[in-house]
This record gives sequence, C-alpha cells and structure tokens, in this order.
Amino acid sequence: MCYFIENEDDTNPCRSSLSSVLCLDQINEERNSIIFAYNSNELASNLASSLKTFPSSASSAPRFNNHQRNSKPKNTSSDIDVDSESSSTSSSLSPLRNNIIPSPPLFNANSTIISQNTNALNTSQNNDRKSPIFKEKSSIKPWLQDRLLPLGIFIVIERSDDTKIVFKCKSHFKSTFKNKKLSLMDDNAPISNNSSTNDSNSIKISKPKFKRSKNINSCPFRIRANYSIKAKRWSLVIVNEHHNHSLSPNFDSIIPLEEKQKFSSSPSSSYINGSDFDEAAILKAHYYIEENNRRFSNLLGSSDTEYNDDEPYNPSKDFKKKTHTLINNFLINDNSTNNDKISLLNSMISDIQKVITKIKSNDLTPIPPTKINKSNQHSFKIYNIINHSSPPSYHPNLNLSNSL
Amino acid sequence: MCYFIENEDDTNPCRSSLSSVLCLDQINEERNSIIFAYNSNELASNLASSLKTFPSSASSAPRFNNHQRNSKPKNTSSDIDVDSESSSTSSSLSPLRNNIIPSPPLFNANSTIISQNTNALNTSQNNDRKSPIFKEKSSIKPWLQDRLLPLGIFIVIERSDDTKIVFKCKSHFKSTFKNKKLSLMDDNAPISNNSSTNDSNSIKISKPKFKRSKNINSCPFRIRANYSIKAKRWSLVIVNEHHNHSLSPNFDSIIPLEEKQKFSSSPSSSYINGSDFDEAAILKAHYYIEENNRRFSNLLGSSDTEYNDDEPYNPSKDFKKKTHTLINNFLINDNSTNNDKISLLNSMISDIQKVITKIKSNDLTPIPPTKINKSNQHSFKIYNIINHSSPPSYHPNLNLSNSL
DNA sequence: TAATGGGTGCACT
DNA sequence: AAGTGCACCCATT
Repeated sequence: MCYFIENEDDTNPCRSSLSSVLCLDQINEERNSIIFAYNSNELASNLASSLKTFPSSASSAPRFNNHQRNSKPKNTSSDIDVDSESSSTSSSLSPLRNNIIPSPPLFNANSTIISQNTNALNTSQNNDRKSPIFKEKSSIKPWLQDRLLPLGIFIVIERSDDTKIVFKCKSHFKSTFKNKKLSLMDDNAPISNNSSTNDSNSIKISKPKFKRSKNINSCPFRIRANYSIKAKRWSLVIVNEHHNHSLSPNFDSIIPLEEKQKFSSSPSSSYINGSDFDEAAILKAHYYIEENNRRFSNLLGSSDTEYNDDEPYNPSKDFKKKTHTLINNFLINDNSTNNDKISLLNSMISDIQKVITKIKSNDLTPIPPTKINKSNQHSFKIYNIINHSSPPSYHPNLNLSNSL
Repeated sequence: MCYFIENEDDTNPCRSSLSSVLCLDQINEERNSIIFAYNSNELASNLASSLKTFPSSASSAPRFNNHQRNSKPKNTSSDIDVDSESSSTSSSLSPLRNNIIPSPPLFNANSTIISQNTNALNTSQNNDRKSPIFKEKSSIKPWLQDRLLPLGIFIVIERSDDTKIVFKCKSHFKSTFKNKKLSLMDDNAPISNNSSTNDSNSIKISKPKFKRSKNINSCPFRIRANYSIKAKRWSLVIVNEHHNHSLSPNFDSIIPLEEKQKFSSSPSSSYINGSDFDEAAILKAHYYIEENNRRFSNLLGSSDTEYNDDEPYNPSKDFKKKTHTLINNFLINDNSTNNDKISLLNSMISDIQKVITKIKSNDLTPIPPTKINKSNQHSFKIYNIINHSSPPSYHPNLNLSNSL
C-alpha cells in the first residue's frame, strides 16, 4: 500500500478548504484493522488516534512523505510516483500486511492524500496497482459507517455522483413542535394566567414561542470519497472532522434499531464484540473526541454557528464580522427616520456598555432585550432569541459596488 | 361540481398559514376552461383574475359558501355535506358544464377548499361522486404547469408523497462562481495591485469575495395538491401567490427548450394557439401580476429577504434582534480575555457612532470593517457584507426566560 | 470517468 | 411551505 500526498494550491478555494486528511484502508477488514495517516491538525490527530486504537496490531500511526507538487520530478504518466521505505520513522509500525510500508510524510493542513494500493485484495487482482480499494461505489458507505458508528458518528450521504460521495452527520433536527413542547417543559418561569398581577418590574412571559433554528442541522463534519479516473480508485478524505454537537448523547436516538443490531451483530463489527476488541481504548477515544468537541457540543440546542473552512472557529472574529454586517446593513437598508435609527443605535451602544460592565464583573448572564420606543412601530413583541433563525434581510437598494 | 370549505382551526399551524385559496377544475380541459374561487386577498384575486381570463366562457368567478366547521351539522359519514344552489350571487356565472353551480361562499384567509365533483368525468364513472378530478398523481404537475407557464411561472415539486404535492417556483439560483464574476465586472472600484500606494485614508479592497446568498432561492410562491382520502380526490390550493422575483424576465432562461416546445405545441395548450385564446388578456394578466410583484422582483440579485407570515418585514426590528443576539452570544461564548473582549466591544461602539454620524449627514455608504488589534488574532480579512449569510450564533447557556 | 465544488428536484420518512 | 437523504445535474479550473 502506497500513499501519494499532494499539496493543495490555493488557486482552488474549494480544494484548499480541506483541513485535515485521513486515509483509511479496508484491506484488512477481516482483521478489523485500519491504516491511517493524519496531519498536524490537532483534532484530526485525535480522530486518527482514536481510529488507531481499533486495530490491535498497529502501535503507532504510519507516516508518509510529503510530495510537494513541484518540488520533485513526477512521472507524467498515469502512474503515480511513490516513495517506499525511505524513512525510519515508520519502523515502529507493525505492518498489518506484507506490504510496502508507506513512506513517512511531512503533513500539513490543506493537503490531500491519494491512496495507491500496490497490493491486492485477497482476490485474483493481486499485485494490480490499479485495483480499486472499493470495488463499487455502493460499498463505501457501509464500510465507512461500520467504522464511524463506534465513535458515535452516524453518516448519511449529502451528495453523490459517479465520481464522489460526500458524507455528513445524520441530522439531529427534531420538529419545532417537539422542541416547543420540550422547551416549555424546561421553562421554570411560572406562566400566570392572572393578568392582574402584572406589575411593571416583572416581565410577564406568556407562552413564548420556541422555534429551534434549522441550522442545528449544520454540523460541519464531512468525509468525502473521490473517484480518481486516472488511478481508477476511490479514496477517502476527511474534509472536516469537527462536530457542532456531542456524539454519544445522540448516539442512541440517532441510530435506528436495525442499524444498532447490525452494528453489534455483524461479522464485520467483531472489533466490538471480538476477542481483540479493546473496549477501554474505544471508550477512551470516544470520550477524548467528545472532549475536544465540547465547545461545539454545548452549542447543541441553540446552535446557529457556521463553520468557515478557511480558518478555525473564532467567536471574536465571528462576532465582529456579524456586527459589522448588521450595522452596515442597518445603515443602508432601514427605511425608518434618522431619529429612530439613531435612537436604535444608541440603545445598541447602551447594550454593549452593559455587556462591558458584565464582563468586568465576570457576570456572564445575558442582557435582556431592550424595547424599541417608536410611536410608529408596531408593538414590539417579546421574542425569544432562539425564535429567530431567519437570515439577515437585505434591501434591494443595497448596491454592492457602492458598498465597497 | 360542488365545493366544500373548511375553516382551519389553529391547532395545526401548518395549515393555518394558508393565505389564499384557489380551486381549479380541469374537467373542461377540452374546452380549456377553469372554474376557480378566490378569497379577499388582493394578490390572490389578481391571480384568480388572470386565471379567469383563460376560459373564454366564464364571465366571473364563482363564489362558494363558507362552511364553518361547527356552525352547521355535518354528516359524520364519509360523505361531505354540500350546499348547492343556495345563493343568487353566482347567477352571473355561465356554468361551463351542466353542473350544480357552486354555492357562493364567505371566503376568508386561513380557509381551505375541498372540491367535491358531483359530476362525472366524460367516462364511465359518470355520476360517481368519488371520482377524482385527477385520475393519478402524476397528471397534476403537467396540468398545472400548462396553466402557469403563460404566467411565467415555472413550477417544480418541492415535496410530495401519496397524499400531497407541494409546488414551488423553479429556483433562479446561479452558481456562486458566475455571480462572483458578474459582481467583479460590476465593481467600479479599481483594484490596484500596487501595494505601495496604500495610504491610511483609502481602504484598499483586494479582490472581494462575492458570494450570493442562498436565500435567493426562497420564493414564497406555493401551490399545494392535497389528496382527500375521504373524498378520494385531489384538490389544489394556492398557499402563497407572491413571488420574490419578476416572472417574465426569467421566463426564457428558466424554461427548458423542450418545455417551451411542449408548451407551444401540445394540444392541451390550445388556449395559447387556439381560436378562443385571448392573448391580450393573458398578457395583461401577466403584466398585472408582474406589476404587483415589482417590489419583490427588484430583490433579485441581493435577496436575503425571508417572508414571515406572522408579521411584515421590519428591518429595524430585525436589526435590533440580531444585534441583541450577537452581543449576548459574544458575552457568553467568547473565550478571549476580558481586555480583548472589551477592546472589541469598544471598537464596535466606535463603529456604531460612525454610523450615527453617517446617518446625520445622510451618508449611506457603509463603514469599513475595522481591524481587530490582537496579537494572537489572525489577520482580519476584509469581507464584503454580502459575503455573510451565516445566521447569528447562539449559546446554549443563554437562558431564555432570564433574557425576558 | 479530468478533478472537484455545489445547486436543487423530489420522494422517502 | 413537514425535513432531509440522495442523485442528477452544472459550475469552474
């Protein structure tokens, strides 16, 4: 089994968004073993480490040479240049098969890996370098699902065609009705039907409408299968290993019963019930990944976070950008009077100053929404902030070229 | 042909959002005639009027009785209670068939209509009240498309199952790449490659990334086909007759060539080329609808508008809500130091004050994004405000009841 | 079947 | 205006 690593150039923004790479090898499926490569990205390493615990014979991750696209003369034919046995850093590996040990790489982010299987499947295709790892497209998803289920990852196909399959997490979306009911149950505030007890200091909550954002479905986790026409083989790429939700808590609710049974009883899942199954390692890996995802997982239930592939999640920058967008949008779009606009903006400054005060006192409770005092405004309903999943509204007169 | 109108109760929020109702009858398809009902909604009336011009023999819209669900004893069997010939307001109708003239209704929004064909199709099923208007589900879309194409409305199925079909406008979305190119062509700002000319007063814009919002695809137009198991028939409901785009300008580009040919040559489209086709009336109706949609049509190209059935579009309120969400989210989520947070918030206040200044001078050009001066921050890219279609981020710890 | 990213129709659930 | 899994497309490079 050989690996070829290409550095991505930045001319293709889509391709340069690959943040981490992991190549899986299903050749030793009978032994429930996985060979994988990982890059310097911490979370990718963690995922790789967790996968590493699956096969019992691999003591460390194999490493591969980094083939800079132009740093080395490359065979221009359809054959792929392969380094083999060029490094001693992989000597600690216990190769699972009598294969060419993959060359040690210099990994970095934005690199992709093309696995080139120089060995045969246990079939007549032995020693055929062009033999695909996956014989057919339809076998990729079951194979991948089997390996990700123990991590609590339930994949579905987001998009596919003859040359690619894009996998993502199964959506956790529940109906807004169900969420509404749950939210109301969780609400500790007493709902009083006695309107006469209304005093000005207590804001009465009358059946707030909860509506979970649709973006709870926007888990950024992606795995991609690419079919190389040249190499005539499928390869797997982890495009984004992050989740915006915890994995184990939803494990039970997401996976259909038949999947669970299949998972726990199928012969290919013997790493769960088999003799060489290291349950402690699996659990440890599982929780380790979950730990790394904690800052995302606690977004569950109110997540509207969008992940930018170009750069890591940065709440401050995200906040700044969104705020800037809002302000400019308001400046240009709003058709209220200038006085009303200024009044609104001043109330916003007031809000920010409240937040600054809270930060200084380490008080992280949210500030209450302020009312808009406009005579010509419709009565301002008290909205729960969760209630608003609508994207910002732009005005048709917003001329893009003028806004630059 | 009889009609039965049910008032929706509000226990089903999906159904109560029906804003207008129009029932089409394809029985006289051979004569290219349509019987329809419309409610008091103005645009629904317009659309109904335009449809009315299709059949040459119908001089006015039929009206139907409003059957309040509990105002009248209703047969609890599977037969549907039908009023017939109970009003004289429909006397101006020229019934297209020797049918029971539909009873005049009291229409209101949030009502739905169930057509009950008391007459037979021109088949052996004559006098079978259970005979569906459409013999099969698959015939509905072609029939409806034939009637909407002359209005410039090209429908696709949004969702369907055994008992319903939801139609919407075909998306006008073009790829982001194309938009990017177009936007750059429209950009009047010179893009200088000479970085030495950078002075502090002019904000240099280096190849802004345009990315059209996906919400350009959110045209609210919806027509729904419902299958009544009781009545064993399909009925059509106009759920939302508004568009967020003009119809005719996109007519040519949207409709595939084969559809156009089918439209202009099929026998069922003889109301276009046939002898009783009133082309002037069609065009008038077409432009009339387009006129009514003008305020939506100029959203094309920058549309992020989302239609809220509960209340009209209100930029100020939208802005206020989003800002509040952002601030609270930042307060809770951001893991930077307090000094950095405060610095960021102060810069935000500065931005708002700039906006206030601009408002006072009636200068609606957007403010430039400010840099974040943090040593541990990545360089802050200059983003175009259109570039941000991501919804605000919410934090799970944000207690909803506390924020009220 | 160049490689690869993405929109979206629409039936399944 | 059920949400979404999936594939048939088309886009750019």
